[in-house]
Amino acid sequence: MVDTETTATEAGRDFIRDIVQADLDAGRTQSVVTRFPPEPNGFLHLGHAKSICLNFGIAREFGGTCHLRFDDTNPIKEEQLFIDAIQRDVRWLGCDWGEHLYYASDYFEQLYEWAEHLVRTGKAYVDDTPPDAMRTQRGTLTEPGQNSPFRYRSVEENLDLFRRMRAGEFPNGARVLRAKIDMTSGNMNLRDPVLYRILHTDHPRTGNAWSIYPTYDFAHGQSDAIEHITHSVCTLEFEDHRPLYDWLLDNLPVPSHPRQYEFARLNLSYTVLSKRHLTRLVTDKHVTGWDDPRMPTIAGIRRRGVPAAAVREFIGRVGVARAYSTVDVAMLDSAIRDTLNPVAPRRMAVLRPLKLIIDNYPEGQTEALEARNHPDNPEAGSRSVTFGRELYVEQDDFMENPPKKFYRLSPGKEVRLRYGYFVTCQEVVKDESGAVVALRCTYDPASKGGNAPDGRKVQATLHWVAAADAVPAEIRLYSHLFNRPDPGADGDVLADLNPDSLEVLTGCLVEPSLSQAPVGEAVQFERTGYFALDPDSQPGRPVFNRTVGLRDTWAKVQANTKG
RNA sequence: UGGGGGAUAGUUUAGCGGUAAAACUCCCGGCUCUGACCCGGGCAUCCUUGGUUCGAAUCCAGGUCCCCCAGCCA
Repeated sequence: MVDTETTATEAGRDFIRDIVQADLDAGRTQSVVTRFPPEPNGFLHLGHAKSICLNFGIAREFGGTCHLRFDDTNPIKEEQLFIDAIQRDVRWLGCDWGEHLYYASDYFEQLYEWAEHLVRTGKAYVDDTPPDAMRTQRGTLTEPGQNSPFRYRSVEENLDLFRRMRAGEFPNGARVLRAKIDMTSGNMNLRDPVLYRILHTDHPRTGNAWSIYPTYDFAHGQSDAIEHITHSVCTLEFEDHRPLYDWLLDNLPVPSHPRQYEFARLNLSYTVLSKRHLTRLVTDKHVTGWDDPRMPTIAGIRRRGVPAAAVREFIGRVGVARAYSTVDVAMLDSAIRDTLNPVAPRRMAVLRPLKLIIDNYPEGQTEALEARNHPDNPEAGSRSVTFGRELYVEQDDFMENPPKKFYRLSPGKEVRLRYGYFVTCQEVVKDESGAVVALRCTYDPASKGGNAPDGRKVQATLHWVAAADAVPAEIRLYSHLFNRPDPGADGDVLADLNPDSLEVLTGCLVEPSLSQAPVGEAVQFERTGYFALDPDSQPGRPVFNRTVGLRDTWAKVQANTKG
């Protein structure tokens, strides 16, 4: 595991933290309590990471606590599998809820009692109106709704009906419990919202104990109140629910009245951050699972090799505001590189091998060369790499007819083999079809270690592996899951899937030290990118995922000259 | 003439009446045993119109555009 510690980075300032600070200063809040409240109906993604970092971050920065609470009020979509995965992911992000693990279902009995309280005070009623008719009665965005004929039932009848709903006497959908607020309100959420529905479904935690379940609106605020949450932070789409959140707390004998604040959810270019769409990708097998490295899920990016610290760094850079926005995925890549660069060990791996033969190097001879594990950190130490007569370099590092700005190998050109010697390309070996199969070179024995005694320079330094001990590997290259920055903007998200988001390279050769790499921990393949061992690896047959590529100025130069 | 929100560089965010800041991207250049990292430099009529003011991204008034809400989902 990479760095699960919560770094003591400087707390970013935003409007929510300003509110918390002001509440603390004014004495309105004694001790801050926040919560992260996922519904266990899928895996966590980068959007949740923003909420997690915000809620746990605020608690940590202001000396408060943050609860993990599962909003498990809809058993139709929820599973234990997701409850487990969510805890694993939150922990991996470096967040600790301590003893404060809760479930909305812990409060089902209390919520039920409060529902009866509303009935007794004439503020809730049982409605037999079928869903279709209820929708009609609710009116439209511009027209007020009509009162349900069942709105005028007596308290006694409502109580009796509601108890029988709980007892399981009625089928799904037969009746609901509704709050009696205002069918003419401009806010649709106040047009007598449903508080309880009949659901004869087993719940992952309460089994078949209940045949009615509270809605989000009836569960969330009260759960916050029970836990004495001080600042209930959620995303902008719940803004319209705040009046209902407050109405319920004002009309119930709750132990506290938390305040809800909303921020803009995270959107990322070239991907989707909506559980609905991500679930679709998984169930329709457009990806291998929730942890497919192309997925924007926590499990996916972790498998890709992204350290938790990089996610936190990214979330910190993105900030928290109320303006709708879509963050450029390049910002994520940059945060990953910046996190990995100072710590990732350097290794050499050739993704698309091209044989290089050094004619003047003694046949059968090999020698050990010292290679630094990190260019800027001597404490990272060094390792030994084998040099020999036959090596492999990257196909991209050779061009028979190079353009002017091409610094790498070409006929007659001298370059440096990293940690090794200067070599000069003398001859290009081709097969019958004319394809380049090998390079015959000569080396300068005096340049051992990488520098020529006469001080002459080379334009390029190439990474390489020795034929004698290179280990074959599979390397998986990932690019954007979607081929446009705003998937689904034309209606169909799946139509925007990038068919080339996964490229599997099978003939790769990596230096032997890489066969002992720990799973999931990114190393830098010099000049190529950051890579992490995938759990699919077999003994002697490593599989690497590209976490993120290095910035590639040469690729840009090429692209620009072509264009 | 339903309700609720939002508009600052290509992208995110800061700025809270004193003359636009940071990160990312992009472009130019330097350095380099990774064309990486690093180091210079460049890139904004602050949605718009008018008003208040010595002074407005910030205050006021009108307009424009964008987002959310009509689940017995969350």
